[in-house]
Amino acid sequence: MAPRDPFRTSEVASRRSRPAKPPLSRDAIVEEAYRQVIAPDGAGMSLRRVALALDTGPASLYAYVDDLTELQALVLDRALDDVTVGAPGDPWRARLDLILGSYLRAISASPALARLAFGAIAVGPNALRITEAVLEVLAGAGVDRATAAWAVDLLTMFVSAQAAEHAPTMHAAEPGGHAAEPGGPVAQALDRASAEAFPHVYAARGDLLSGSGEERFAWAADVLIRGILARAGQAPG
Amino acid sequence: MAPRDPFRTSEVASRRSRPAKPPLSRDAIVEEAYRQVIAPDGAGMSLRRVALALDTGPASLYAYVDDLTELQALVLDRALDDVTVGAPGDPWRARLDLILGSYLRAISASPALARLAFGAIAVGPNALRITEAVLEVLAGAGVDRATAAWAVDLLTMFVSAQAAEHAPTMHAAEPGGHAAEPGGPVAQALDRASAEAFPHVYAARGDLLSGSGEERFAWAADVLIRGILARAGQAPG
DNA sequence: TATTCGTGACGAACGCCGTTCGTCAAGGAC
DNA sequence: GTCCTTGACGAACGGCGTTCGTCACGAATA
Repeated sequence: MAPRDPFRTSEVASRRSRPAKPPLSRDAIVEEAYRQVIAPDGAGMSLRRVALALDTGPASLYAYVDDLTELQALVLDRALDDVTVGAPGDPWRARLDLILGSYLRAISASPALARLAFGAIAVGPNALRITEAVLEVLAGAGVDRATAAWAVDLLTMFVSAQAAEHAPTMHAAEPGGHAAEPGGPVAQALDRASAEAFPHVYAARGDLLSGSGEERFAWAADVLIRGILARAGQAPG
Repeated sequence: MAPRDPFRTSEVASRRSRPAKPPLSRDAIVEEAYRQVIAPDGAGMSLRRVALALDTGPASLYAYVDDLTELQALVLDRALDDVTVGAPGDPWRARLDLILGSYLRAISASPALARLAFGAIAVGPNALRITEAVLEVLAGAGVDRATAAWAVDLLTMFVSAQAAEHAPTMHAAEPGGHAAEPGGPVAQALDRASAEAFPHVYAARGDLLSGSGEERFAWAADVLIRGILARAGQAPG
């Protein structure tokens, strides 16, 4: 910053052009970081830009947050505010679909958030709330406790992986959107599979790319749930 | 670099202390990057360090590789060299376990590789080889083609997610190893769940952390396969 | 043979990033 | 009124991916 002219007394009276900047606080930091991570420009969040938006320097954040990792965990739990867990009376399968669907929607709000959700481990209060609900649902479906416990892990991993998988790793918002679209790199790779060398791939090349994201998510969730029910009763491990 | 003394003629005769540095090439770049990504120091790979190891500057790599992303894709396929796909005569379930297991082992060679494998989309020749084998196995198990096509995606996503999930996002190799161990942040979070507010979590707190990585992987793979078989015959979507 | 030209190599720089250190001023304690 | 704690923060460090402009070298041309 350029040295301030000591004679410009007006600058001394009010050092900030912005009115009444809120004092730094953990909540303000998390809120701004969350704002950035879901911003449609796809830039994601960064400590420096959070500090800049809060009208301070990067070093100041370290009074409220240990680490980038901790901030990410806080932001993730903030994002999980939007997850709906239904009510105990709901039919179990519909309730599970509701939970998983709203979970997917919450962390798919932006590619940056999806990547963050996969990388961070969800241990905040919202994660607890969701885990409780899923355990309750599975118990209602007749799944034994040990199987249900492992199933929660599998289901949440599945949802965050699904969200992160299709999130481009770059800042480049490609015209086509996903990478699995016709003309994309996957389609190109499939074209390289000759009928002689890779007969099964060749035969299935249409199916490998078919379906929308929602269809495939619903299909995969159904596969998981059927598998879990099939294992219910047999203690895992 | 400091300006070279024009009188030290010996330096002119041989500019490099290292003998016969191999000429830059795509293969040499990929090989060095792979070496870095599986290095036990956990530093992962970077364009700059690859260039440094090859005794050149970062800019020189761009003659052989478009992008960091492209290099990552090449490294990933290089890593998949080690995946075993078995033979058509093998019993289908054992063969599938073999493929998934060796896939998991290949990309779990280091946390950095695991993260890379999840982020990059596998479209190289090895990915094709693996896809072909899995499709073959599922066909042998009586799964229809459309279901099998979607199942391949689900299975590979599951394996790379499993590998990446437990790979710390940091360069910090924590003493305890995984984050889900007793005393880790997950265990701490579970301790915060009171029996009144979160009865199911409280009751299942032991099961949520039980089992080794291998046990849970085997269990989850079994869940997936059962689910896929349950959907076989019903066209997906 | 002498000259031109295309091209691969690469030093230097740009603009990001997370993190640390040392300073400094404001406010409470005495 | 003075001391001391502590939050704020400017500056810097080392690392990252990527780009640009230059330059030397070998092949093609005259």
